[in-house]
Amino acid sequence: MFSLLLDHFGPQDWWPAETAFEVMVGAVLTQNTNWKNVEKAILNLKDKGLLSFDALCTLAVEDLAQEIRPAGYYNIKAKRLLNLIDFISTRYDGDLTRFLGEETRALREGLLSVKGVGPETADSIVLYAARRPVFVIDTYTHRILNRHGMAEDEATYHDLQELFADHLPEDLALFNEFHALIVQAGKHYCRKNPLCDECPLEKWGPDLSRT
DNA sequence: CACCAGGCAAGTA
DNA sequence: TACTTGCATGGT
Repeated sequence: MFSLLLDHFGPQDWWPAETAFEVMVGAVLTQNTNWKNVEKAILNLKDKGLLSFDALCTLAVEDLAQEIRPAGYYNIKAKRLLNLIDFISTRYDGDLTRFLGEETRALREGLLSVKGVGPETADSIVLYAARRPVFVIDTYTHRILNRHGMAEDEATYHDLQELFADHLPEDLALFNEFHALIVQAGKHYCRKNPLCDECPLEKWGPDLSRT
């Protein structure tokens, strides 16, 4: 599946951000939201010089909310971003580098302890900001695997993550590119209509549901 | 007009 | 434990 997707779409060059901090912010802002809208929010922060740990530290939640409006759910996302900032401030004295340098397990658990950071957001930060080989699962991943008979409707986040961990080498570059390709491919899979001809792996690949 | 987007938490029974 | 609902803008 990886080869088929890579051959068709080419390298995705993820995560689209200049710094690890920007990855963290983007990971929260993109929750259930189109990336295009997140870009507008990120640009607002950049234009006003607010896209840094220290700047967000001293910013009121209402002010942050206004800047990130285009990303949707702006009130709750402003809180979530500040929850993350508070966590790093209190547990790591505001040292983002030290936080991201934590052992992978501790880093992930720490992120998950922050209110507003669930498994996908945590793993996105672990993979794309801290550059550790964990596989990020999202709704597209579930839908595509399910569509090809490789996962049940009821499969949990952990189930799906385990599936990739059990069948792929633990390789940072592979996990990085594969998840990005799944997101790209997933955009062609409609919610209804199983096996429509818009599904990339249906069209270009062998019938993976029989393998 | 309806539907969707790179989720998560809180409420209800 | 198992569903359901709120959060909200912008694109198709």
